[in-house]
Parts: sequence; C-alpha cells; structure tokens
Amino acid sequence: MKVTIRDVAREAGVSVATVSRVLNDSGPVGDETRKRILGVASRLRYTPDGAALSLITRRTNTLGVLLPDLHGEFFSEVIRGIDSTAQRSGYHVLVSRSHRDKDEIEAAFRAMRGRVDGHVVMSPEIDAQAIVANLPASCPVVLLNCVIEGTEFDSLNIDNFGGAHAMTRHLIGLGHERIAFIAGHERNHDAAERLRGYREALMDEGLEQRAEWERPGDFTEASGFRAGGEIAALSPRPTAIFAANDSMAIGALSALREAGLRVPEDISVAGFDDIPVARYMSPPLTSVHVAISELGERATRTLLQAVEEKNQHVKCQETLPTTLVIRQSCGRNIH
Amino acid sequence: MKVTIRDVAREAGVSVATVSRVLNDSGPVGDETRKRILGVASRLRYTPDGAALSLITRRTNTLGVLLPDLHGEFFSEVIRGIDSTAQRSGYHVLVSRSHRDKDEIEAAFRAMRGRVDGHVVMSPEIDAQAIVANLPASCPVVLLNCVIEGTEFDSLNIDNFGGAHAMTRHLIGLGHERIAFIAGHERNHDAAERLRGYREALMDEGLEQRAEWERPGDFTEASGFRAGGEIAALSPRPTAIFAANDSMAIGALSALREAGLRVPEDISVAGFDDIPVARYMSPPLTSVHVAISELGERATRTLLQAVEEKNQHVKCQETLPTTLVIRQSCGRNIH
DNA sequence: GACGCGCCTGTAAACGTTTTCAGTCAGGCA
DNA sequence: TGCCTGACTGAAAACGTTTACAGGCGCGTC
Repeated sequence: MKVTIRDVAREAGVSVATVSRVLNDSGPVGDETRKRILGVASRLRYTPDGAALSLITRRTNTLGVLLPDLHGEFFSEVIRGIDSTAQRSGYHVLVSRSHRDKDEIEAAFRAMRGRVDGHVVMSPEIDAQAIVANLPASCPVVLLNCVIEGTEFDSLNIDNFGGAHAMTRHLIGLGHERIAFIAGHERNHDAAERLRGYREALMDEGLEQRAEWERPGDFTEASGFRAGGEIAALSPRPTAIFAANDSMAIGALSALREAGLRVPEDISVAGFDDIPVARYMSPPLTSVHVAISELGERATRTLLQAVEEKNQHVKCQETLPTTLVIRQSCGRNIH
Repeated sequence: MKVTIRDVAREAGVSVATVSRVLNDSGPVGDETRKRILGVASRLRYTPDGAALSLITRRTNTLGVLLPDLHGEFFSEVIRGIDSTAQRSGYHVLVSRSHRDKDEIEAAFRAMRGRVDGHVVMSPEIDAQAIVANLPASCPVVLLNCVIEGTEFDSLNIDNFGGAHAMTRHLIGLGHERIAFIAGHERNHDAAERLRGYREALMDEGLEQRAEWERPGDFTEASGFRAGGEIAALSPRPTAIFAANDSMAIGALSALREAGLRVPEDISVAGFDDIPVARYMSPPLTSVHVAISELGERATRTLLQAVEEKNQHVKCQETLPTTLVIRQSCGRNIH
C-alpha cells in the first residue's frame, strides 16, 4: 500500500542505500543514476516514513508543548510564536493542553517519550521543580512562566512584578488613592507576582490597602465582570481598577458600563498582557504590554539550541521585560 | 543512556517478548514473572519508545492539524475542541499553522507522513480538491471550512450563508435600509459565503445595494477599524454595519466611537462568530453564534472514526448551524 | 506409556530507514 | 602489467518495538 524506499530502489534498479544517498545528498552517486532515482521517487510520490526515520536518527524534529488550559488570545499568540520559530527550523509542534496537576503532566511526558526532541512547559500553577525532577537529564526542557529556583534549567519568565508595580505607580501618579485590584488564582505564579507588584507599589507610596479592594478572579472575562460589579458597589468607591490580565479588565469594563459608570471619567481601568484586542476596547485599554508571541519565540529558540547541543549547554534564566501602554481607559483622578 | 525494553528484560531475567506481553497484557505470563517485570520496569522508569512503536504498529496516535494563519480566539477555541477530543481518545495533536498556498500545504503533508494517523485540514482560502487530490487514499482527512464538492471526503462547514442571511434579515427587520458590510478576503470561502448571505437577504427584501457599502477587510481588528471609519464618513451614512467576523466588528466599534457616533443610537453593528469576548464589548456585540470549539470536536470525532475504520467508512458532509445572538449593539432604525 | 492439550516462555522476523563496511570498476602511474 | 586511488554501489547491521512461531513442561486421557 504505502510506497517505501525499497519500492523506489526496485523500480530504479538500485539498492536502498543508493536511494537514501540521493535523497539525503549523503554520498557520491552517478549522475545518470541520481536522475533516474529522483524521477522514480517523484513519480511514485515517495516520502520517507517519519517513524522509521526517528527510530534510526534519534531525532523526531518535533517539539512538545505543554500548556495549561489557557483561553483566548494569549494562548493563540504563544502558539504562534512557538510554531513559527519551530517551523523555520524544520520542526513540528506537538501541543497538549489542560494539565491541572503533577500527575497529568507526568503522564503527558511519558506519552510523548520518543515522539519529541524536547519540551516547552508552561505551568504557572504548579511547582515546576517537582515536575521536571524525574525527567531524564538528557531531555531538553524550557520552562515558561514557571516558578522554579536555581540555574539547573532553561527558563523564561515575564516581569510580572515589575509590570504590575509600574502600572500601579502610574495610577498613583494620576492621583488615584483608592485603587482596586482584580487578582488571578492565588496558586498561579503570574497572578501572585502581579498582586505582589500592586501591593508593594501601594506600600512604597504609603497608600492605604484594603482587603475589599482586592477581588478574586480567574483570568476570565466572566470573573472580571463579577469583580467589576462588586467594586462599583463599594463605598467609598475606588477611583481606579487594575486587573491582573486584560480579559478580566474587559469584563470589568463591561460591568462598569452596566453600572452606569463612565470610564475613565468616573473610574479608571487598567489591564495586563496587552492582548491585540485591548486597543479596540471602548475606551481603549491601558495595559502592561507583554510581547506574547516573542515569549513563544524565545522559548523555542532556547529549546532548539538545547536540542542542538544535546542539553549540554549552560542553562539560562531570562525575564522578559514589560512596558506600559497608556491608552484612554485611565484618567487623572478628579474626585 | 536511554532505557529500552531489552534493559528491562535483562534485568528481570526474561526475554523481551515476555516484557512486551506483560506491558501490553497481550498474552499469558506467570504471576511471579509478571510482578518481577512490572517491578523492574517502574524502577528503571521504562517508557516504550514512540518511534519504534509507531514503526511496528503503523499507528502514531497522533492527529495532524493544518490551519491557516488564524488569529485570536477563533484559533484558540478550535484547538481547544480538537485537543480535548483527541486527548480523550489517547491521541496527540500535531499543529501546523500558516499555510498560504497549495505547495506549502503539500509540504506540510509530506513532512507529517508517518508521524500522523490522519489530518484535520482547515483551508478556507484554497481549492481543497487540489490539496487533497494527491493524498494517498488510505490517509484519513477531515476538511474544515473548505470549499469542496462531492461526497468523497469527510467535511464540516459552518452555515455561513444561512447565518449571514439571518443576521441581515434581522437588521432589516429592525428597520434598517442602508446596511453596510465589512467583508473578508474574496478568496476566503467563509468570507465569500457570508457576503453572499448578506447580498441575497438584501435582494430578497428588495433593498438597495451599493458598492460603497461593501468594504474590504481581512478578518483583523485593524481592517475593521479602517472600514468602520470609512463607513462613518459615507453620506448618506448607513444605519447599520454587518461585519463578516467579530474581530472586524470590534475594530469598527472602535472607529465609530472615535468618529463620535453612538452605537446603537446612531448606527448599529453586528458581527459573526460570537467569540467569547463579544458579549463584553461596549455595547455587547450582536453576533452570529458559531459553536467554535464544537467545530473542532466534531471534526476530531469524525477523524478518529475514519482512523478507526481505516478510511473505509462512508464519508459524511456536515454543516454546523448558526444562531443569532441579539445583544445591545443593534437597535431599531430611528432615522 | 504414548499422546494431546494448555500454559508459559523464548527465538527471530518484521517495520522503514540510515550508515558502515566492503566490494567493483575505471583510469593513472610506475 | 601491476598497483593504487577514487568514484560509485550494494549487503547488512542497527534503531526499539510487536508478534508469529515453536519449544518445553505438566497434566489428564486413552
């Protein structure tokens, strides 16, 4: 049924070794023979079998990507960065999402054994140390947004703390003194760092902190909507809301509008991530810009290098800087 | 370096066949022997090599997914549907995005040969017939949003025409007579069908059609923004805008706001897809709901069945229905 | 006591490649 | 003529599995 290298060899009247040599340019072959083989190969539509190739070369040309159950544009942008970089180097991308706990991640690793040359793991919820611990040392891994210590692994993080700190100071600079925060899951590392940045900026400036100004959320628009409504009902009402990601900020915007509040006249709103849709909000959303697709690109480049050097290279820990993007959703406090 | 089945066999003092039998429950093995082997296997952290397994079983337990350069939530939702369904059946997902022309798609197919048990192909831009023509008949394929005729392949389409037609009639029902349309690429099948639905609904109701009311776009927020601005400047100004997808509708909303127009008082806006963020717009966006993740789920289920039956099953062509979701971005025409 | 039949186990082939090694052949040189 | 070299080619091993086949052993039956 399937056409193999043997079929090509037989049809061309040569041995499989010669066919292989022609197809990979891996040895001298007579001009006439080469042409004949090339002809037969394309006529028969021969394509080498990936499995057999991987088996012999110990290379799959595939990268595994383990992601949590991300939603929306963040996911899409990360994958875009990863895939385009991988593709440029002739690699495929095997994705696997929605891994809640350590066991699930380990199962995913096992299932991918021998199908993948390395992994990009994004797991902000879980102790990465434990995950990666029982991975064979020969298997390259790049940790994305993971909480991990030491210099044993390649890792790439967003400057969550710095970004949140800067945004909070920006709001304070606009004269806001009652600033609410919509948080993500406590156990999410990104979320925790952003919360820490918010708190520390308030402390640095000697502003009041109230528990009721910190609302729980889970990075979805729905949770932002809920939190936004609650904040609108607070008294005294905060004059600014900083959401730990854009999706929640968008949800909050929607809730504020329903509550009859104008943004930014009555209350300011800021987000985090600067997803593409942020600038098209009404009003356009002030946010902490993260180069999301670059996150994927960098992680992939690092991983490809690790694969190339068989994981013998010196590991590096990077932090991707963030920048403030000022749009119209935040105004000077006039209350 | 890597621990193979042979290592386990040696350590346990049995043959590889016996180990294989234990690990796959594929034959009778003495109780004592079985225990010993299981013990050794877990102590050595043995995991079968995927490549070798695929080679011998002719199964990769992996599905290939070829997508165009989708952006935003649509991509993310489709993948979510595909991956969750695949994962439930023990399959992995190999994604590959950004395929512009036939050659690129073919190259992707070739590269995946032997790494994948079947393909989900989404390619609204290109004649699918040509793509799939020179694929071996034994390779299962499900076509997603592809233009294709006949019953030779499994295919799954959105009811683009019906959805667009219904939305246009809805706008007409609200009293709008000058309805603008922001289109997608001409060569995009989805876009073309949505445009056709818009046109035919206007014709059915005997409404005027003007070339200047049909603005080009490319499914991005930026193009919707541009088109929205142009439409706002038209005179007489249309009283409603129907965008061929939500991203463009969101862009248009933003442009209208900048032009000082109120939605829906001055002008109504409708989108298509009903991406999750649509309901959180200001105002919440009326849209044609498409069960995006279900699109991925269904395609995957069909593909898995095709794999199961070695592509000998009867192919089916499905169309996913759409529903109108009425929110506040469209109002009765009061001009 | 011979035979057949289960159960358990091992040997070896097969999957489709790459690659090492050895071989053939022509031609140049002594 | 004999030898060496270099270009070309083929045979066979190797990768890590599964599986068809066969063998050994204990036990029951005639």
